[in-house]
Amino acid sequence: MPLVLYNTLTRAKEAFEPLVPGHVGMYVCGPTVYDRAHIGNARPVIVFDVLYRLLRTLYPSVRYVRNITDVDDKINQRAKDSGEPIAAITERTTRMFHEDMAALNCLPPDVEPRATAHVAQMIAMIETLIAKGHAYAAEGHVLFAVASMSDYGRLSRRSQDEMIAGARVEVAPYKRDAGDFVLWKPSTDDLPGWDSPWGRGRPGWHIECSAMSLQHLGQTFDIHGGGQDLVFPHHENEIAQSTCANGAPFARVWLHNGWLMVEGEKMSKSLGNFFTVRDLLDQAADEKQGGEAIRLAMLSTHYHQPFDWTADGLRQAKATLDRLYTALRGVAGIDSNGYHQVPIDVLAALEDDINTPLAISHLHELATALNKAAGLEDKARHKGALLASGHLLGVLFQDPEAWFKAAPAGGLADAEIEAMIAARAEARKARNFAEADRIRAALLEQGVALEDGAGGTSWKRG
RNA sequence: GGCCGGGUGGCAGAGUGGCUAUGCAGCGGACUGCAAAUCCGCGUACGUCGGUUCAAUUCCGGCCUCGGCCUCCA
Repeated sequence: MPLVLYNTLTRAKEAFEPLVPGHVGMYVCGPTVYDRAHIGNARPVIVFDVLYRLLRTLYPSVRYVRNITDVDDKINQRAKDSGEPIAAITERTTRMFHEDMAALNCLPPDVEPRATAHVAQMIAMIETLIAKGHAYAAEGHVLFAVASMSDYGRLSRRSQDEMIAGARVEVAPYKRDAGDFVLWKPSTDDLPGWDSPWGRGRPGWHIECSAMSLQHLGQTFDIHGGGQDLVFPHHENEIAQSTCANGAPFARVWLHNGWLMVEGEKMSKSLGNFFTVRDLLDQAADEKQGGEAIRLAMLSTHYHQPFDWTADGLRQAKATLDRLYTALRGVAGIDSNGYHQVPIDVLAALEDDINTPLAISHLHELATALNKAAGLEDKARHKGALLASGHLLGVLFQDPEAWFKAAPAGGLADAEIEAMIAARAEARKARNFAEADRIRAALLEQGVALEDGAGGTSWKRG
């Protein structure tokens, strides 16, 4: 089965073929590092992490580039407000971003370029654009001339007339066209700046991705991803810059994940429904369990759809993982190493435009099959299939015991629980069921549930 | 106003021109000292009005409705 992806450029699902057989280049817009990642930031990272994992199983060589935007007016503003130096803010925020995404079990990209390390390349690209008549300098700024590009607006499917009609901000007087956008802008002494042919200044927002994708993936590459909100203007402008400067096609397939809502409303600080990844991780029994549940919750809706983040959705994701880990816990002693293979239906679901909800439904079916499996061979086979499938989605990496025993601060220690279970076992042996039930109820009160099985009593928190 | 994406059973959420999505919740049964977990069974959903078709939730059109984007928010 071929990998099929929905390409925003053509608004259609297309069979994916790498430009160079066996080699895939993917660029995804990364964070602007001025604050903790919120759950909306996490969605593209998780979605494209699944794609990255899938690509790595399908192709021998994948180069995944995700940038760090460390020069930006929001960062400047943050520094001005807090007094913390810019470099300290970006360094600290980058570190926190890495921690949070690791907690969500997202693999690091192969290359993580920082904008400030590519200013020379940006300046070179801007010079090329000017030389080719696609950009002009005016009052210390350099602007891209949208009129110089015949099919500007192709990605977002809007004509320049529409954009002018819809413009809701004041058009700077030095712009030739209302739609012209900034490639370079002047910096005052208190702002970060680099020497350039147009004086000391800093890059506009879009040029960094054009410069960094060229540096790390070349002129034409396979996949470019990001949030749907970036279609216009960011990605439209990247296309304009790169195709005009390079004289070559840019990204071949454009992927965009849908917007994230919270409890049916747009997430915003003023509505009080603004969560960072860290907030949610801190609310979980432990970081690994929380991260895995957040990740599965995110993947329970197709990436292209709007995602409604809800407390109930997170609870359901946790319940799903409980079920899957329950199945795995039952076969903990069975070696499945020889059977670590992703079943065809799971692979087919993901190859069909990353249909993670369908893939998850197959995980459920695998768990049912595993629960029903009688022979050793059957159990090993289903266990291997479930684990391999989970790993492709980036879940089920934990030891089931660790999953169920994830302990929040406070509460009963493992040893205390074990002692109570031992006491209950004595009571049961003596057929003192009243006492046995009392102990079980007492544990449940503390959030510990018992399950009597053939091989003894197991327990879990939460 | 322009462009785009949705409206599926109590809930979440896939998908399909005729055949069970899946899970959670609910109900019944098996198992259990009782539970829990697990397994089995059940409940026959596709905004609305038309059209195409032997057949539409699935294609086409109108309408209603929700949401997003329209110069720097992933």
